[in-house]
Amino acid sequence: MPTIRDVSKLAGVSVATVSRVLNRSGYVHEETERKVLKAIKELNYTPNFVARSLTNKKTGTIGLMVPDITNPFFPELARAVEDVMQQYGYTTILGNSDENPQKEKQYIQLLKQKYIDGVILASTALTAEEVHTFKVPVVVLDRVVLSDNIPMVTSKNREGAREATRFLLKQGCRKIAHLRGPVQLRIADERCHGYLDVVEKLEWFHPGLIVASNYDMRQAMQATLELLKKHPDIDGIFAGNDIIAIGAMRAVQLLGISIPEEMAIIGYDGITMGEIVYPELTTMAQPIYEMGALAARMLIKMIEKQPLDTLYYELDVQLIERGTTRKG
Amino acid sequence: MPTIRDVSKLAGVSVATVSRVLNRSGYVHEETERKVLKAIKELNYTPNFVARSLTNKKTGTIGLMVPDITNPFFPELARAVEDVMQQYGYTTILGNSDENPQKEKQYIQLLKQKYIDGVILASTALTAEEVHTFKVPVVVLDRVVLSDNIPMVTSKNREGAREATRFLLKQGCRKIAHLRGPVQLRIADERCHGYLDVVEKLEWFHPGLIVASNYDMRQAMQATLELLKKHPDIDGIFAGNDIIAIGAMRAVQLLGISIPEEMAIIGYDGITMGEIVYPELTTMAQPIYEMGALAARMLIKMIEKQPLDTLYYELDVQLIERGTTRKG
DNA sequence: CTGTTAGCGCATTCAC
DNA sequence: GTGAATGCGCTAACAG
Repeated sequence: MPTIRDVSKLAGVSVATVSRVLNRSGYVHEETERKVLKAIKELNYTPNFVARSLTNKKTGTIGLMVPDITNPFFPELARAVEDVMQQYGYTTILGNSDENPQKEKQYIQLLKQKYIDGVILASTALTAEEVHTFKVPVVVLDRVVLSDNIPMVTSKNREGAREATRFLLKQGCRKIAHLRGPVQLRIADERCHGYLDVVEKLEWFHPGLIVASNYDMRQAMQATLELLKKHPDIDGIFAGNDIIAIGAMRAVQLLGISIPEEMAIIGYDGITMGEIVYPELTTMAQPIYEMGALAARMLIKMIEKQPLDTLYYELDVQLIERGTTRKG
Repeated sequence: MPTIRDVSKLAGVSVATVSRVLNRSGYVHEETERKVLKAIKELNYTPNFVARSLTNKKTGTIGLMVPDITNPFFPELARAVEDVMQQYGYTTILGNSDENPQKEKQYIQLLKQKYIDGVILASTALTAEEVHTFKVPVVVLDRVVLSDNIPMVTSKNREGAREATRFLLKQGCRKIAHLRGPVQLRIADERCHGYLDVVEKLEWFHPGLIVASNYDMRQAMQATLELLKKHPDIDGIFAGNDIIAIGAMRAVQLLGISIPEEMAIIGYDGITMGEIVYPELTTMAQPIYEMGALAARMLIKMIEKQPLDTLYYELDVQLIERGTTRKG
């Protein structure tokens, strides 16, 4: 691999000049520039980013932490982040945290040693203090602890949950359960609150209609089975996300209950899998790609010290009516 | 961030000594080591990988190129690669190529400038020469051009395809179509050959029973619709992968044909989505995670100049009988 | 406009 | 055993 020095020799100029044309910094005579460019092409020179990073303190690399890329919500998110990053000349390192704060912190420590320029956290619940100790630009995505001064993009979880629940009501459901996500997750809480906002004061409501499950199909299926055993008269389920909803569908079908005639189900997220199941899943769709892209753009702005319009984006969700609910 | 120099001062030794204890290279008095370690802890020092990389010419970072992380086959692969890499202290950069050789080459060029240690290509069809010009350790995964001297891991595509087709035959299918993957893809060719091996000489066979589709559900659905219009007597479909199989299922169900009674369908890959559809998809499963993990381990060996047992791994596939085929 | 020089943080000879 | 000095490849003053 040729170095800047090789180029400077071949072009008969100093390394500084070569550096100048490389970075378009400072003036350089047109003729000189041509010589340099020629030498560069001749040697097939390409600058060494590592050396550059050592002075710059910037690597053009960011980290993306997800709980598990295998969870269908995250590939689309990752895709969005990577697309934007690539577009701006950044490169993105992928990390799976398994919702393990310890693992996550270690990972970020490692990334810092590598002079990462910033991190997008789409993962577990680190506290605001912990995030601040990173001393690296961070954008927090979706499922993370709230804090006033950490940039974040999320969607209108509570509002969306209300809308989803109301929709079930409008469909004629007379007893709606909520299969919520893991207890310590903020977004799961918010969605649960949204559900409560709508049903809390209805006569049939009672706390036993709320059951927590991990974002795991099998587990959701189990939870649903137990729930329906206790409350056979449930005729509507608002699931904390699409995976849970699909698990619930499975359980319901297993029991020979017909969807949507005897049981309406609505999910949350809008992942592709919802279009794969039969009937297709009605869901409150988050703009997953946009959320990822937005987070990426925010991070880039922070890295490049541009001002942020807002620290906190809360995107709209959208009801997608499909087969698991009756026609309105 | 403290530097090695800060540590050396605090410990009252030279940077060389600190470097020695850091890398366990060369002798250093026990007492001295203690002092250094103490200083390191006191300052909370952690070595700067960028600086280290500049001398080492190693970054502890590898690239993983996939066509599209959004395609359900790749998250599991990516997960495997990342798991192993993390385990060995490497960090992995994710890139989506969109099957675009141009984009892929540019990406790899970029990664080289960043002193990437190696690359896992789970992507498009670069030629062996192109891969060689990278001058970086490369392991090629699954869907790539064959070459004698490029390490590769794949599965027994042809054999698996044969087995799948035979299975359909054994089920009593009397006219089996093959919805193959894109024409330029080697794995699609291999699977197609496997199919041909079994049916070519049967009286009912005829080339019109082979139709190509992208690995895209909608497109596969369209293709299936057209295919069945021309050949309504098809009663078995061997799909080039699970996505195609699911698309085919959709088409078949749309036509009111019952699965598996009137039409048996078998996919290939063993992605999770196959368990989500109804009926659940019978498929020839590849050991996706193992393939990724194996590729990762191979790459690490190459990077660390350890000898490779074999350049070419061809893993076994496994028939998973589920609902889209009749009970044997 | 262009060249010289001094780091960036660390590993590595080569002396002592 | 340990330290001083050199270089990895590049950028950024600072002089001309």
